[in-house]
Amino acid sequence: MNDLFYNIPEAEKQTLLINLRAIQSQFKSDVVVFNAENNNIIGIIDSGIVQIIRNDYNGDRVLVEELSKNQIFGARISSITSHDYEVVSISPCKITFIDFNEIYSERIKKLPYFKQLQENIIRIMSDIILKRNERIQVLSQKTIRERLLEYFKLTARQQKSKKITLPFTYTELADYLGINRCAMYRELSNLKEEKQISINKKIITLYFYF
Amino acid sequence: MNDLFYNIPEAEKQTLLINLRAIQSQFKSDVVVFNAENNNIIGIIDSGIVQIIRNDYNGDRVLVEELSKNQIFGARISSITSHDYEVVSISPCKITFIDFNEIYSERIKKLPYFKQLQENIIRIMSDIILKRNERIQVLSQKTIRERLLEYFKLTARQQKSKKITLPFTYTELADYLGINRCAMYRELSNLKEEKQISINKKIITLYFYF
DNA sequence: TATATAGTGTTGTATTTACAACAAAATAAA
DNA sequence: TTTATTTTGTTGTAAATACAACACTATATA
Repeated sequence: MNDLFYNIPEAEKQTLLINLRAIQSQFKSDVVVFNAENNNIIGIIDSGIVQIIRNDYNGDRVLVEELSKNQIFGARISSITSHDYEVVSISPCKITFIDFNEIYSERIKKLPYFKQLQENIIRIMSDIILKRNERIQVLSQKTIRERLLEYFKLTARQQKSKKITLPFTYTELADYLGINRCAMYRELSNLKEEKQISINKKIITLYFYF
Repeated sequence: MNDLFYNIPEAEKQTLLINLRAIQSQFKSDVVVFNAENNNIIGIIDSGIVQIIRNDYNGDRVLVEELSKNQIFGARISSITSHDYEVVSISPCKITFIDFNEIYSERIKKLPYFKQLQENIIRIMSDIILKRNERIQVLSQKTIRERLLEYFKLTARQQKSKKITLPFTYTELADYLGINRCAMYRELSNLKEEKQISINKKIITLYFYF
């Protein structure tokens, strides 16, 4: 459903790719597949797994996202904002690169399945915006407690239950919330003690009202 | 250019709106125009000014964004993630509401200017994603100094100069960076003292390398 | 023009948080 | 199964930050 070529027959997909001037490249494991020099290039993963890595100014390499088949990267559509980012293969990969501006070209507009392609792009982008807004809402909270509660509320709404299942390890959760893992644990313990939440492995039950 | 109906003649715009089951409503000043109960509704401002307000759990009302003519709000496309948000008119307004799912309906796909509408939506969304990614990158930094430097770097890249002009007041900047204004000032003073930057009203000159 | 309102700039201090260091548990790899 | 690696959980402490309180300046409004 959130595939760029959803509802497009294989032959038409090829026609679209040619007219988008798409280039498919093959990579072995552990190589830099893409570095964000052109804001307009997007990459679609045809096979394999890549990681989006941010090289922090102090030399740390931070894992931003892990992407696999049919997922997309590039400033215009997913992560990667600046030159500090790179995309690294962690398995052999096939990746299709497209200059996003080609989507606005007159040539491509005449193709029969162009409307479907546009619809697919809108669906993908729409979901990304929703996710980015949620992340910003969480990161806008000042204290660790507020970030945790905000995240719990969002997740409860999504999972339609006050008993939420974390889609992360706790280490990853701290990363997602942009806070120190140990400090997060301390705050989780406080919340437990205050009986606002209870924790059973990756299942957290919320007792506060919202 | 980033208008939803860019490049669409007025008559065709009306046809599109009818087929999108759009509803235009009129509001006086200082009323709640929209509260985020349906994630799929978007609003387009035809005239007037609205503010997106977040009601914090502790009773604070935080200004998230101010929008005017042709700008769009709604979870699927812009701000507003949860029930804590509301859109308030700060002048008399006309607003067109559309259920975003109508964009995927078969009826609408047959209209001649539908492709152009889709292209416009993609442009708008693409810009929003870019902005959201930048914001997340800034908010992911742990210290005030890191957030400031990250923001300066991004802005310098956009303005293609190491002499950047803030598009904010300093109070708004602190808000955007999600930090306390006074703490931000202290850090700005430190950076000045270390001769990493110099400040002249809203013009900041960067002396560090990146 | 006078007056109100919003923004700027600084500082002391209590609170919050990152960081380091560690042990135990769970998971993955050999 | 054994061994290595990652994740979990806790805690002391130094460092960073929010908050409050204040004076002063610029901007908007009547």
